[in-house]
Amino acid sequence: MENELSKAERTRQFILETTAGIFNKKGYAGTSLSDLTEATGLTKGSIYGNFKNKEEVAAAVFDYNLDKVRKQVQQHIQKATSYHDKLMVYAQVYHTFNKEKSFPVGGCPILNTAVEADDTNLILKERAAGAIVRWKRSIENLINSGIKAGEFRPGIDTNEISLAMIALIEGGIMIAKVTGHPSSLDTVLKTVGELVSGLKQ
Amino acid sequence: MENELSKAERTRQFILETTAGIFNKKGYAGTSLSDLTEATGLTKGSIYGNFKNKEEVAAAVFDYNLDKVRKQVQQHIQKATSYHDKLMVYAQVYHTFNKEKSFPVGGCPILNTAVEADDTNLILKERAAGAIVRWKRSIENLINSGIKAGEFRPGIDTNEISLAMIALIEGGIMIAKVTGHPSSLDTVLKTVGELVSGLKQ
DNA sequence: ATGCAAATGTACCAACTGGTATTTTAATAT
DNA sequence: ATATTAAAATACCAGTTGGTACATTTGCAT
Repeated sequence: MENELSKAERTRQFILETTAGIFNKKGYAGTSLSDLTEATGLTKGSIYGNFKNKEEVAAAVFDYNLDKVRKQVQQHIQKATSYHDKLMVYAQVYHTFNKEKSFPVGGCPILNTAVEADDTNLILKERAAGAIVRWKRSIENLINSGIKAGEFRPGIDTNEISLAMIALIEGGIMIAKVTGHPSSLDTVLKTVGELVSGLKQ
Repeated sequence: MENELSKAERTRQFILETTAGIFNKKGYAGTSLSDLTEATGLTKGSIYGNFKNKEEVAAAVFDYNLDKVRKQVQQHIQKATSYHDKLMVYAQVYHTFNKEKSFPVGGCPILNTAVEADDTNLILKERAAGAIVRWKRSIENLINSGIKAGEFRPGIDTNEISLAMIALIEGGIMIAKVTGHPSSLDTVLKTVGELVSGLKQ
């Protein structure tokens, strides 16, 4: 075996890529094994050879989708030079969330998974909760770094700002998707931008 | 027959009351007919005698849950005298959203239905979308009335403010539920309050 | 009290659900 | 080239799904 991916690893990846949009659109309960076999062209035997059960596929798909948006966001943040511009990324990247192919089909996986799983599936719920906690922490770190660098005024309620940013983005995505008005997300992101601007000295 | 509810009407109402929390927690796809028969103690024959199919029960349950929060909010808004205080209701009523029995079990039905149905069920999707559009309009009306009354400064972007308020509330509910931290919603609602305070002359 | 209609229960349906034991096929190290 | 192992397909399972036709019971106006 070379240092390439094993056959199993490639199949596992193929299953995730192929079913990522299905789970994110139809949800865990709404996605059946036959959805997975139809989409992949594989059989149940193959899928259950690579995953313990449907729940494990869903969990791995969540990680896959989350990584997709995380990488996208992180890439833009790294390019930005000031902390202001880094935080402003959150008011910009989601603009194109329905156009870009780099964003998961079906919208934000955190939102979708959190809302479906919060009362029904502990494993998926905790994955979504973890994603939010880490997201919040990374925003707070940016704000705190910006304060130390003298970019932002001191005395900022980082807890409040970070939660507001996340709530606005997720709520905005929900509104835009269900009403079919992408511009509503743009408008909400404007508020996010103003929140970030308000941090300046 | 007196002017009371007919037997069918009472059964219909009983089904809605009894299954409202189930649909709101488990979602449309996650709720089975046997969930409904078990919870109500009725049989499929009885349920299908009052509703065309599972989708119609879910749609009626959505209306039922939505009406529950709408009445609650509207009641507080009517009590408030100034437009500022009326808008401030949105920063207050949801505080108790997980404690009060007057709020639907399972969280905000708009959020739950919007996120599940946006890619899967047109009927439920449009119901959730309609709820958001009407909610937004009622916030805009309050702001415009406040401007005319001289309470708020002119030149307010009512579109932006109303969308931001809704996004904050829904996003805040999602965060609080999935992380298990009700205080996160309180914090987000603080931002809603600041948004409303910023409207003053 | 009784007859009729409305409401509910019973019994059934085919299709599908998630999951597994076993066989067949494909990859790969030698 | 071949033996061995890994991966995928097949065939099956019992339980459940949403839905319906029909029988039974209930409410109710007379």
